[in-house]
Amino acid sequence: MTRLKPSDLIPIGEIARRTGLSVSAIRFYEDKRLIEPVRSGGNQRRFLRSDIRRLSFILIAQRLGLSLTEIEAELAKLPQGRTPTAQDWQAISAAIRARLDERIAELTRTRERLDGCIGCGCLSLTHCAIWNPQDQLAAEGAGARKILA
Amino acid sequence: MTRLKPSDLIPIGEIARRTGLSVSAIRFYEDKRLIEPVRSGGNQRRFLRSDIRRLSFILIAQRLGLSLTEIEAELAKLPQGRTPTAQDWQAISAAIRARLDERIAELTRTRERLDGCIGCGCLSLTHCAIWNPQDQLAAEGAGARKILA
DNA sequence: GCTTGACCTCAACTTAGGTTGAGATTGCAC
DNA sequence: GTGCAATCTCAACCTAAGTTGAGGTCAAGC
Repeated sequence: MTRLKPSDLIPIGEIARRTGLSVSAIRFYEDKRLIEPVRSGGNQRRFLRSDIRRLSFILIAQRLGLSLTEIEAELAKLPQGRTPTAQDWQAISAAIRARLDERIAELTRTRERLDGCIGCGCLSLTHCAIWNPQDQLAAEGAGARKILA
Repeated sequence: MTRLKPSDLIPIGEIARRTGLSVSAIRFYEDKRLIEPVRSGGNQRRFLRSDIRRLSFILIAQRLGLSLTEIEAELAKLPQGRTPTAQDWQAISAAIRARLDERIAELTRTRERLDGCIGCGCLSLTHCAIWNPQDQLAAEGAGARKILA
């Protein structure tokens, strides 16, 4: 067991400075169980340097379009829920790439339909090519609708 | 002036059936000033057939990725805030196409960066090609972050 | 004239990803 | 041992795009 030197225990403010995240966002991620800092005697959060890497992963994955829930799922796939290494990152990024491909294809199909539609001006839900593609979105419960965007 | 026959005044339930929208969504759109139905003697909403066209426009534009606020802006550009005609639709859809192009380009750039990055596994915010593109999102006020998605 | 279904308003709730503020503690320097 | 910045918790608020429910009214058929 490597013994932790106090100097390896980083307070939240410094983590915020080093990741560019706000303190409140970091606390929010802990709430969502994306990170689990240890606590000082006085109940203050103390982070390891590997937590910076973990937060970086969150930021990058978010940037690629994953929700925090999806990110949690990716992180949970790792044995012992450990912080992703270069190897893990390869597997995860391949999965992410597939999702990205899908989105691009979706948008491209929409653009093609729009091109076929410019000038028709029908605006009829029974005839419009944009409105009528097979891939209708299913409604799912309350709250904001998911839009093709 | 064309005189309105009572049979031209459509109650909200029928509008809902004919557009596929829920009654509550239609009322919500009125709240947001996207449609302005007239009222019956007993204060019930009465719609014109042209409102179906207007609602269709909203649905289609939403599908193309516009927010309700953006849709309101597009509708407001039309003289007298009228319901879009085939001609109007050409102008609007050209504008929408530009936005769509932009989004596709953005996602494609992200994919390229990801391809360059698979295998590097750096996960460092100071070096990562995905994290560091010029087109950083600016934070804008409270609430949900806008994600590149 | 009564019942029933469609309609009305208004307020509260939903998800996602956080921010903001109040009031109380901690921890480090002097 | 004191002062001040950083930290803590918890609750409330924000946007988007609606939904849900309570309590009340309208309109049409019998």
